[in-house]
Amino acid sequence: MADQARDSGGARLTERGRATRERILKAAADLMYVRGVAATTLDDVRTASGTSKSQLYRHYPDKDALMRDVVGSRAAEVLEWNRQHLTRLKSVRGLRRWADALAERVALHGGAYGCPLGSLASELADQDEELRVSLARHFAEWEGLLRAGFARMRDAGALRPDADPAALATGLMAAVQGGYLLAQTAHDPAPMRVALDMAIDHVRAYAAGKDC
Amino acid sequence: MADQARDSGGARLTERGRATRERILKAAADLMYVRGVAATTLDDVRTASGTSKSQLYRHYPDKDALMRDVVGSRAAEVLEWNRQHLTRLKSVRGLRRWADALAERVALHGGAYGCPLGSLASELADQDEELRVSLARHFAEWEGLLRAGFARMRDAGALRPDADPAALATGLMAAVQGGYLLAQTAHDPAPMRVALDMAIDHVRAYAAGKDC
DNA sequence: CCTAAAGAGGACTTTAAGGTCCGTAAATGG
DNA sequence: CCATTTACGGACCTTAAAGTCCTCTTTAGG
Repeated sequence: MADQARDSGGARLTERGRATRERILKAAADLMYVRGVAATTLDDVRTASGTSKSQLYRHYPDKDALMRDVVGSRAAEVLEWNRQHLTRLKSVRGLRRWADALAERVALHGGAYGCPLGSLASELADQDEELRVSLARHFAEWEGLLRAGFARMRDAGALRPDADPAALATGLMAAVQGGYLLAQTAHDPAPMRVALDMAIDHVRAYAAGKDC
Repeated sequence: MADQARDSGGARLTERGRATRERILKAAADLMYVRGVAATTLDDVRTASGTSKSQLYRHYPDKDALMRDVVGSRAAEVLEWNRQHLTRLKSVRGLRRWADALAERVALHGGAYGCPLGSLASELADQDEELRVSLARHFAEWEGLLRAGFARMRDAGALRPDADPAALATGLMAAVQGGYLLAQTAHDPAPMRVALDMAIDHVRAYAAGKDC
């Protein structure tokens, strides 16, 4: 009896309703990613999702709520992707594989659009304090995946004992975000490649063996 | 006779008019920096600059034109600042001084707001192709200052012959932009420091002597 | 099958932001 | 000192986007 999906407001939700809500969220997330949050109107979302005004307001009290859900779902996606690639990280080679996969994703659309999370952060961080904190937490979690990986590498002897997993993780995060922004502005994925190579080289400087 | 300042539209401009125009541009640039371009209304600009609607439209045909002028003036400021610090760059120590100055600027407001140029780039790059190209050019010029510095260092023997000035410059740019974004999101200048240290370490890896 | 609740469409209202215009004040220059 | 241009304030208009509401349709569950 309690297996019925429910709205945020507590109203029951049928399968059909859940699907509509998902279409709205997906369309909003896509639009806000490629054109920015402010430049995305609810009418755009309505059209792209093939729904109507009443449905938007049935599922979300206002645009802010939709926006928050977009941030949450994007963060979940990004973290999930990174988790897949990083939970078993234990060598510089593994790091390279992760970087290659990331660079490939960026190259898919010629560098455009920036980071799914970073572009939201840049637009919203100084706009809405609650969202800023939320985004900061998501970034921290992402960075935590890298830090944990580096810690494992160090403990396993792949990195020297004096390697600082936290600093390496922060540096790599900065390289990723910077690479995204340069690629987005230049409409060229090359800077991402260069930035990642720099950060990985920096990690490699702390490698114990000659793990190429 | 031709020493009279002139409007973009060709109309003459008195000293008073020029001052008003400057107040408008300054107010718009500040507001667009801290709250974003889309979130800045012309009414905000009007209030902050202590002018009126008619003055805004006397000096700029529309909001887009004002926005473009903001981008241009911000870029000029950023490039001027970097030029000051980088034209004579010839050692890793000099690079450190530049990085220290940059980190200090970021720390002044606790990391908030991001890069004066980067935050505009992130918001506008996928919005207006002309502006994207303009911003890409400005970034390239900034990067060029670094590249030229590295080339000088290499030619002077401070960097090894196999050092790639272009790649080092791109890497450093990414670290700067990534550092800005992380600092902005976390409201903490520390990530910028870490990112700059990483990039400088990467440069130092190509140092010929033991230039600490 | 019947009914109550969920889902859907879309017209309508409100609001806020961009943009126009006009009357007045100040400066310029002859 | 007068005429012309520039500077200014702010009322007004227009538009586009957010948000409301009413009616009809579909679906779940007895």
